[in-house]
Amino acid sequence: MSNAIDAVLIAGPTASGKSAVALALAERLGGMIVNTDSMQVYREARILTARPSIEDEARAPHMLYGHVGVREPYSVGRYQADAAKALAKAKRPIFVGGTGLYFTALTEGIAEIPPVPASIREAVRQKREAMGAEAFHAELAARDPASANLRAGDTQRTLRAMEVLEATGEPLSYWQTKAGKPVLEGLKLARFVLAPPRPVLHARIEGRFDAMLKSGAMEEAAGLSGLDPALPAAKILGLRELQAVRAGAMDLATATTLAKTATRQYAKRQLTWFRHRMGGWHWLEAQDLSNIIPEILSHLS
RNA sequence: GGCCACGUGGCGGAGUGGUGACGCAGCGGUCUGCAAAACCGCGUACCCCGGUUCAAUUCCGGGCGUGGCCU
Repeated sequence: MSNAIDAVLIAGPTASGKSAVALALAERLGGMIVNTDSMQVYREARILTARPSIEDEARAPHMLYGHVGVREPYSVGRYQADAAKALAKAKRPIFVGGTGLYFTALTEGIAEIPPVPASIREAVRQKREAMGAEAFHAELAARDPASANLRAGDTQRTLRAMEVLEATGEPLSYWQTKAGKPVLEGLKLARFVLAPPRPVLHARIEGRFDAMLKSGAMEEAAGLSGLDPALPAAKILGLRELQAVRAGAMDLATATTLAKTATRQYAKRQLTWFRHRMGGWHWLEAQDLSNIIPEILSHLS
């Protein structure tokens, strides 16, 4: 790697081929690959999350892949801490993944907010259920005016705002003004977004899910049965559909269609984030993966 | 060949003589601790040709198409 660049970041929608690019780059530069994906951290879900294979992991050092159990509630906060630790060990880090928020933690930092006790989280959740979304939102807005612009129906954010308020006595907006330190602060970065044309991406998504099925995705899903639906890992695309097939509630063809559709919709959301948050990154068409490496290298010198 | 029914946006599916149900897909967008999540927004579609009417997707006739029944 050029002595001018401290770290390479490669973002891209799911199935854009970024893992392969990162691997080729790591081999070429002798770098370490650091995961920046919220789902590839889960140990028991390698196939469904399209995590690098054991063979691929042997070709270059990989960090933060499969280091968390599916029953653990992982989050950006933990990622930020894990990434900082990984950075300390990685000589030539190449951060790769598709989770926009995690990249934000790396490049912009997220506020350091005191942890919310599980008991409060649960109490707040029950409170919202008991009083209804509208009343809950009204109370939240009264106690934390900055939360008024949240939609009452936005379960996640209204819950989070109330939790923080109850746990810390200060509104979320207060904490958010105290900007956190970016994990990669002060480093020279080379940042890339892999963005294949939509039709190409859709075709890859389809092909990849079919390949997952052939590699044992169904068995993997079976092994994850009984996972609490509230856990982040329960949101792994395709998991619910395959488990429904296994339970006899859905046929495989339907499940496959639904899983592919959900994946396309996810890719679309990722691209929206990238377009608006990573406009200044180097955008690579990534239609033909073979010429991406030279393109990336040209930006590292 | 005869009889009957139907023909609405990419798909499914309501409905009406004059302000385009709705669902899905698709597209656009929001975004600081569940983010592969959560949430928001976006559609001049009524098979063709005549006729009736101030007005036809809606009524009438014909054509074409699809499905079913009959011989």
